[in-house]
Amino acid sequence: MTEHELQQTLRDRGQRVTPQRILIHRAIGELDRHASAEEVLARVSESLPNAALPTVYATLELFEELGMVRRVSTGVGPTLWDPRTDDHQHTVCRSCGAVEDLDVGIDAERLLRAARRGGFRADSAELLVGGLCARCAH
Amino acid sequence: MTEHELQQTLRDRGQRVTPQRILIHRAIGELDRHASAEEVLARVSESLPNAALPTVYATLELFEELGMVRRVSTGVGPTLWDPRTDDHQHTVCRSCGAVEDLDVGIDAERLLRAARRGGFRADSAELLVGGLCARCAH
DNA sequence: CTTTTTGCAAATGATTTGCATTAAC
DNA sequence: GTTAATGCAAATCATTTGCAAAAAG
Repeated sequence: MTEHELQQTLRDRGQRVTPQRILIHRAIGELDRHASAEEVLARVSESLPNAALPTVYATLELFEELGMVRRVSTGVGPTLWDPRTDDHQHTVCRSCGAVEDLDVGIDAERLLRAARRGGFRADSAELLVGGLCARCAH
Repeated sequence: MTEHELQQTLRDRGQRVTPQRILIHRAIGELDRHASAEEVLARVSESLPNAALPTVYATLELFEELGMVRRVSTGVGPTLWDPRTDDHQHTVCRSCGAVEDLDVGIDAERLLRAARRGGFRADSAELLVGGLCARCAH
């Protein structure tokens, strides 16, 4: 999503276009990797020194809702936010917490359909492959 | 794994058979559902009032290593521990955090193989379908 | 008797909440 | 002007750590 599309989307939703939102959007694009809220804040702080963590958290959640980022909760270390929203999965190192992309398709539609059978309103499927990264495995 | 097998396994590994470990094993079997460390402690406390949370955490991790439980980190609420270790997946309600079993096979071997290509020592694959449970969706 | 395991208290890390102030619209 | 969004401080929640005491082998 471009900066302009973001502005349009926010206006369409009756939400405000703030410098924080624009800069967080830009920071995510520039970091271009799985980043924690803290890391996003650090980047944003370069241009907006008073930016606050709660704002970053709220904004990342908003962006997730807009389909602009994917949340990756691994259980080891903080939640990471992924700027890639296309179909791909992740590996997670149990030791150092490193998250890497795994370009393997899963039939998400089939899984969502199965989940919906029980009345569950499914909207996403996240697959994590756990183990030890090359470095931590020695 | 039976209680007797657990005792044998611990001895084989040179680890000690303690009442805490036996009772936590029993509690997991009795609860027979996705339970948090706190919930396991509550159950264990019925028979061992002084049991402590750090012991429960350490023991659940040990049991995970022994393949007796599966860790389910959802990012909403505490980590849950699943006594079912056969091939199945989970749904997670983004609103209330409820975790339910999803009996859909995924070709885990294929995923692990793909993950290993990059030198990653993969050993598990966890799939979470996110959305809203029937209750939270209205 | 040696070493692991436990319980307790305190620390840590991540995230969320309350609320007065600021700034979009 | 109104209302949403922000920043700050403090609270909360889950988990981990340090360490002395207890207990398994």
